[in-house]
Amino acid sequence: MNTPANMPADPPYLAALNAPQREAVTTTEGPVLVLAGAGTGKTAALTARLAHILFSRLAWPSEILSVTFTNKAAREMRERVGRMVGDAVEGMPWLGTFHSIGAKMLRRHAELVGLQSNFTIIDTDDQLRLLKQLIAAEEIDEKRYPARLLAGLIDRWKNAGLTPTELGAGDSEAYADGKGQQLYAAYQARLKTINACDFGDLLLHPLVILKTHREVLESYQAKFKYILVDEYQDTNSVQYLWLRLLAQKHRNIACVGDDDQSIYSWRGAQVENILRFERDFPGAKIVKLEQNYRSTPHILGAASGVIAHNGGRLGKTLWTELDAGEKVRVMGVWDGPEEARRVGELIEDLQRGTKGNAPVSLDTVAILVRAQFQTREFEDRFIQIGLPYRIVGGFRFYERAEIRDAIAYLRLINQPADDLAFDRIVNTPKRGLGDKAVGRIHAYARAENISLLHAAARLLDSDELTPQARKSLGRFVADIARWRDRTNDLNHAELTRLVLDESGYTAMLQADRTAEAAGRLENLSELARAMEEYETLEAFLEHVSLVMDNDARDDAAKVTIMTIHAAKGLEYHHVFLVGWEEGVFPSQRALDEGGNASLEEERRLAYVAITRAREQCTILHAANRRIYGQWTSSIPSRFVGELPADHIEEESTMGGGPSMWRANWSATGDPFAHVGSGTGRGPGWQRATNKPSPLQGRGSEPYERSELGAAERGGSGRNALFTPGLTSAADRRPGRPDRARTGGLYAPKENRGSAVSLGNKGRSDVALGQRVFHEKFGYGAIVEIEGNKLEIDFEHAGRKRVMDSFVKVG
DNA sequence: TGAGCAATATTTTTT
DNA sequence: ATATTGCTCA
Repeated sequence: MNTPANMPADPPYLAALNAPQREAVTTTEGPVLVLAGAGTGKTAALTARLAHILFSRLAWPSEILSVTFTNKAAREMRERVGRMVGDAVEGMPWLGTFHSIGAKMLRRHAELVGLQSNFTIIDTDDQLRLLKQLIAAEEIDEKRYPARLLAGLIDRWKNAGLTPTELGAGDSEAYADGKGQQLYAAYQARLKTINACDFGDLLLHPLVILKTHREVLESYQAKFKYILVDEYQDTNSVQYLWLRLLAQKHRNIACVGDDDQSIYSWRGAQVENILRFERDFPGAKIVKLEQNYRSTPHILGAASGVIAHNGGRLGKTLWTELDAGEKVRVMGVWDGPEEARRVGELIEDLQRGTKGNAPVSLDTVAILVRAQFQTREFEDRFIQIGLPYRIVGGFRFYERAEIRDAIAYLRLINQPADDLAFDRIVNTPKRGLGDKAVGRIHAYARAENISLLHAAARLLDSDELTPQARKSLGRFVADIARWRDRTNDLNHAELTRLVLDESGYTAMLQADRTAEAAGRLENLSELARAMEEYETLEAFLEHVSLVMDNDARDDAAKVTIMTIHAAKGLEYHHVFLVGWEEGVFPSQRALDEGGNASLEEERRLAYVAITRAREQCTILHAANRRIYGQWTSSIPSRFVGELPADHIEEESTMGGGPSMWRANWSATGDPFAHVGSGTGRGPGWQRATNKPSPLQGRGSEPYERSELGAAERGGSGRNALFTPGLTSAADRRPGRPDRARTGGLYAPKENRGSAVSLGNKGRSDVALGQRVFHEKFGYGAIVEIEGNKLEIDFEHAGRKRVMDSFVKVG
């Protein structure tokens, strides 16, 4: 396309690239930083670069290190490179996530940090359990200093690349009067004895090894002729230090990132890493990818307008050749349920195809939320109207109790020192080994400094345990040993089935008459099925601990609901951005703590959110929202006010329209400021938003359709993945009109009783201290009056700011 | 040992 | 408001 006619035929991987992309691909020698704005073909450039290095014979596949953050990104890169270079990709052992590559290195050199190469990778749950034990042993009040807090600290230290001995003076203060460091050290020691490590160790241990073993470092430095890093803005200190060490020899390191899309600082990511690249690698070439191939100019303009409010950016100007398209829609609604209802209607319109627009597949539609809890409202609504949806995130397959139990059996078979696995299953299913028996085993193991399984075996020869416990435990220990022997002649999927049967686990679930049991059995056979795809048990266990994604691929078109974080890197034709209210987005937490840095991160999140849209982006905000079960009146997000007016179109369902507070946001910081004397929104807003929805009463869809939705839910604690109909769909009768749930608030105006008529007389009847009644918040006393906006101290709902038209004199 | 109740956290985001 | 956790009592 852009190729001058006189140039020799390009290799296929270069053909489709624009000039800066080519530069990013062909500048193979020396450090390169590629600043790739959203939708600028970053992955295309990255994969072409890999192909280029391979085709040009600059390195063998095994001599290239390419790291990503997510398994999804790694998988995608592998697939795309595979399409370009064919089987050579099979020989790329060093393409993967930071954690999987770290694990790979660590298995090779485990002994250098006191582990065996078959170490177990524990998850957050195990980590917490372990820490609780240590905290209890120190006689620290866990109420006062939660294990969670310590886990967070340890995580932070590990992300910063600090071992227990390297902690700064202030660091250990943070937990239990300076016991933090001691506990960190104890935790690391404990992990070593059970031959395990946590996620942080997968990065920290390799770094320590490289720092302390010159010959190891040099061998890797020599090996990796080329290094590629995706999402560089998300690297934390360990990752950065690790990369810097490895790149030192050849200095052929190419980092791709976008400072405007840095949204993981809470996880230790240092945007600074991208900002200081030139300093770390003098002579680095900087390439900017600015042509966007994804979004329309209006969408791009809206996103750019918002992100322009951030300071300290490297600065990129995105442009596109696409047609202008639609403006970004901004809609104000009354509350959360209405938001869900409106989005549902709009999606159904898309699906149906209206006004000459072709029907749209639900696969091209996404709803992006700031936090997981926001998905609920949409889920409820979509079940009701039978709109198929899928929620990304939330509970994962491998986090389900029955799956973790099964895996614990396998872990213990694979690695006898795995005390956490032992703890988990020694009495699951019930074997009559209660706290007392297990306590004895613990005490003995601690005294002798041996593993729990080992201790259990030895206790069998003593008379420490009751005869019954001894018998039961003996059987358990013998079972494990027998299963371990069978690893030679059974493949691991068969072994899993055998273990589940012989352990009594299957029988336990079969005897369980509760609704979930069937689904759990189903999950377990799915587990065995999944295992068949792996060569060895070890490979499978690695997969389980590192690759916790289970995109249950299925064909039916569905709306995707997910968090903005989860949407990074994805794109949809139609995107709905919901809950753009102060306190929700930006989140209350970001507002309360973290100051301007947090706020800027939220703004980057807004930027990421908007730039997911290809054709159409709709932003919604509600005036009332229930948070922690409390109704709160909310004001539109400041980010709404930052959207450039030229690129948006406001749906004026509310009197006066949102543009009025938009204009006021920046000037006063108060979107209500303009709401002066009785005009403006008030009743007009009410009237507009109280239009009975055309969808009302539409719940009488065939019931089967609702179940589709329910079955999709990741299970959020309900284990619903394989148990359609057992969840809330079961008790949500189709055909129940919305009104039943909302106390009449959405009824047509004339049915609405006296709330408005009583309070409609210019509000001369309110005064400070006046007792008033609000449909949602109940009774309260007026504390402050500002125009037609009241601050009311409600008896049950606490202090709220509400419009005077929504209260009547109590 | 387990059911039932009360207290508590949860609502960022993930390997 | 809801889910999870921990605790008490049978």
